[in-house]
Amino acid sequence: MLDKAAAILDCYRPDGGAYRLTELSARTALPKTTVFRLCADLVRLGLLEREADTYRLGGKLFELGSLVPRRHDLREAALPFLQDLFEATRETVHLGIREGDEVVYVERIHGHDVLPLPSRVGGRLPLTCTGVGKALLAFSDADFTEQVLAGPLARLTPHSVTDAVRLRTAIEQAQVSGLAYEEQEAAMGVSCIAAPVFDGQAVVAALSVAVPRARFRPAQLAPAVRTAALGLSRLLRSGR
Amino acid sequence: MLDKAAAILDCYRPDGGAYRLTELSARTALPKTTVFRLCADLVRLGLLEREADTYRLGGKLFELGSLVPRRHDLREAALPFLQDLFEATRETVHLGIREGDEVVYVERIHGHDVLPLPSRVGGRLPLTCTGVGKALLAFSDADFTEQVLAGPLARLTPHSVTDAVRLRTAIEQAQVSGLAYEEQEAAMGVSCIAAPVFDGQAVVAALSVAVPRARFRPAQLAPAVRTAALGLSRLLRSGR
DNA sequence: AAAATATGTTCCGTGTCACGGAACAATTCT
DNA sequence: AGAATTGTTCCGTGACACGGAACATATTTT
Repeated sequence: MLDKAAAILDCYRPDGGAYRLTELSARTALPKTTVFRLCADLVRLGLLEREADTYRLGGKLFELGSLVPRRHDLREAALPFLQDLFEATRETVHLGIREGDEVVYVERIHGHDVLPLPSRVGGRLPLTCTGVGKALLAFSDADFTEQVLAGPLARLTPHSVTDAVRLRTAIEQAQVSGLAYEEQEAAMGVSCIAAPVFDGQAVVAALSVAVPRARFRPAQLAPAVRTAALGLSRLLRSGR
Repeated sequence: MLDKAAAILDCYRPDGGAYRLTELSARTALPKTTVFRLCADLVRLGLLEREADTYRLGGKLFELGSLVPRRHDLREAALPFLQDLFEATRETVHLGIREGDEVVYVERIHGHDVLPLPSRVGGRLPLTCTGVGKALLAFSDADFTEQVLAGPLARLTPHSVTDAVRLRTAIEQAQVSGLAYEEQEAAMGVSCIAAPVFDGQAVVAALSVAVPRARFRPAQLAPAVRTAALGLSRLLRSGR
């Protein structure tokens, strides 16, 4: 029964849609009656909200979601550095962590011009075709990195690197320079530079700046990204 | 059974703690066996995470939480204006909406110096002793406002206004000026100035700047707050 | 060292309550 | 008017959630 309830919640996608009863029934492959009863319960618990025959995700989920430990602590610690980075570059700034073989974006801040990126706070993307992902990958366990390189490589755009050899080279460069690059691999027309964040032991996150390809100046962005990542790493290592 | 699962999730508080099985059993007043089974299910669904006999909130909740419609849309639209406001003031900036008779904070950005505020993203506070809350209250239905004024007024600090007459005066001033003030009513030593955000129909949110009392200069903050709120209101009214 | 207390975990018989088909009500399409 | 689709109520059946009792393991007390 929990499974069924979770299946209902899992129907919802980033487009922020509100589904009708029949729609949920179809998507979950559950009988209409069952969905009806479960939705009523979920609404009662605040996990769903109802408005005239449509169900949306409920405010309680937002509240619970903002309590999730690793995410919340990290965001709180990182925010000032992300602000610095944004102020220095005035471009879209990301903070992400690794979860399985994907990136989960914990924060994303931007100004008035919004890039058409697939990244979203709370969203997941392949490690291999995002700046943040590559930075995480380059500084993870060697075993894990090899495992990812061995598997099939995802593709978000025609420029996504799906050749393991080329990707390995890129990762080695990142390991040497401490910076990971990504050019139109996640979204056409957007390039990205990223740096890993450490807590003293291992890499715990990475942050990046995404820039329209036309005005991508790595030489100017690199110091800012590096500075932010080092600053955050130092904070995580010492204080708290 | 959903109720019991929800009760488990509801145990978790902002302090980001991880609870043990026995602790959860005590907090929920459910038999240990039941909690054990439910937690196993919740872990399987990603709603909880387990690490050596302790359970934390799971990453899935973060992902679901960031999909909740009103919150997510509003945050996305507001972020650039919050950035502007932060850059102009370099103080802690809030964005909140009304939910029942409380504020829910949707976003909070700050620099390296963190104020000891009770506000948290995803957290709830009384409408009556926060800047954002007062701004929301001042521009809500008159009926609702009266209803809140009639009820008992919450108190977060010794300075929280618990006298309905004084609060009504403050609200009327906010209605005239379009700005709401709060001085040490949410946290000692912190003052706050807030402005409502409209979507063309009604008030949908409010944003505020919180400042250590020592350097609180309303005359300089007011234009920045007002500008940000108006800019966001204009965007919500027209575009999307 | 033994006993006591605490932890998480497995087992399993009982009974509840989730289940979903069928029928109903209220719209909306044709 | 009829057909189709919506959300909703009803209710008999049976699966499975329930939780007490017993167990395993670690930690503390005597």
